Amino acid sequence: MGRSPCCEKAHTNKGAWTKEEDQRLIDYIRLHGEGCWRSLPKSAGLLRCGKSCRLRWINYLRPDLKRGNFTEEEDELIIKLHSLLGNKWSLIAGRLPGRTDNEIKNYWNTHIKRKLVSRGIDPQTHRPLNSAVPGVPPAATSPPSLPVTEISLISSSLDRRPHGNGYYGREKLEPKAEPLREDNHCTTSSGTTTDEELKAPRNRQQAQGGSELNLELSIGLAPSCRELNRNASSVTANTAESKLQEVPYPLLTVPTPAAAAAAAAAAAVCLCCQLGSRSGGMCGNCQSNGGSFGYYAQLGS
DNA sequence: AACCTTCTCAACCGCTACCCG
DNA sequence: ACGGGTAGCGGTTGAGAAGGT
Repeated sequence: MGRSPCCEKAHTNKGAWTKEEDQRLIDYIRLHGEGCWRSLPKSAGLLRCGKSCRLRWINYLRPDLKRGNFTEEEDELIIKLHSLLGNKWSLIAGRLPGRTDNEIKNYWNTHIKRKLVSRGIDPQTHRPLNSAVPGVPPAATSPPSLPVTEISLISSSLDRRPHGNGYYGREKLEPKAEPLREDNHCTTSSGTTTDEELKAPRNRQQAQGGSELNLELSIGLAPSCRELNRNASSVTANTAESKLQEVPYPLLTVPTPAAAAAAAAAAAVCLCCQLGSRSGGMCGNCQSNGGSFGYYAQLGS
């Protein structure tokens, strides 16, 4: 059938944005809020396609963006999240207030990849580059993506947490910052969320469904492993939390060939430990896994 | 100073998921 | 249930900056 172009290419500017264009976009969004990107350029008097406006706003003009260098903590968090989520830049960005998916993607490709390689870690698989462990496939063969069901569980849990930059991807469920405009009949990225909460029970069910889970426990200022385990033990075996506990991430826990073998065999490593909340040492899960520390713990500090 | 190479990152492109009539 | 329209995502590109010769 063929897709209609997102904009009338003949009458749109391309390339770098001028200050005037930026100002027009900022002014317009200040007045009317985000949303209805398709019609925004016309309304704002911009000779740009809506997509371009959206990108410009999200990646550059949003007032809550944190410009400047990434901190060491951000670096490590990105690495950990990437090892967990793969190239889900928008989800990763959701955990880094003030950072955009594009920014993180660029930063990953230009800095972190190199950093990991210099550490001897394959940036795609998060395995040691020269690991030749029996039973563990070569680094380049398998991306660190999780099974779809697990990804969606994680996405849902991530999405349920508000984050500072107010940027929510399609799957994100948390309400955004209140839009500035009063009314908008378009489906908006900023205004839908409230509606979304009403209209999208499917997503909510996915996230809740009797299995409320909160990855913040693991990623941010994580509670002790014990606490997480206690919480996990209080829910039924088939809840999302317990599923997360079961997610096999041998990729994350391969510091040595021996540990790699142990991890691959056990294939069940405590998430909180993988995500770096091990300040107090190994948790019970990891201990039962033959001492397969997440190697980030050793590298990160 | 001029040229070349490498690096960075903003912007674009194409695809997919989702919404709505 | 279906199809069109739109927003959002991830991969890629290319212009400009920075560094090297």
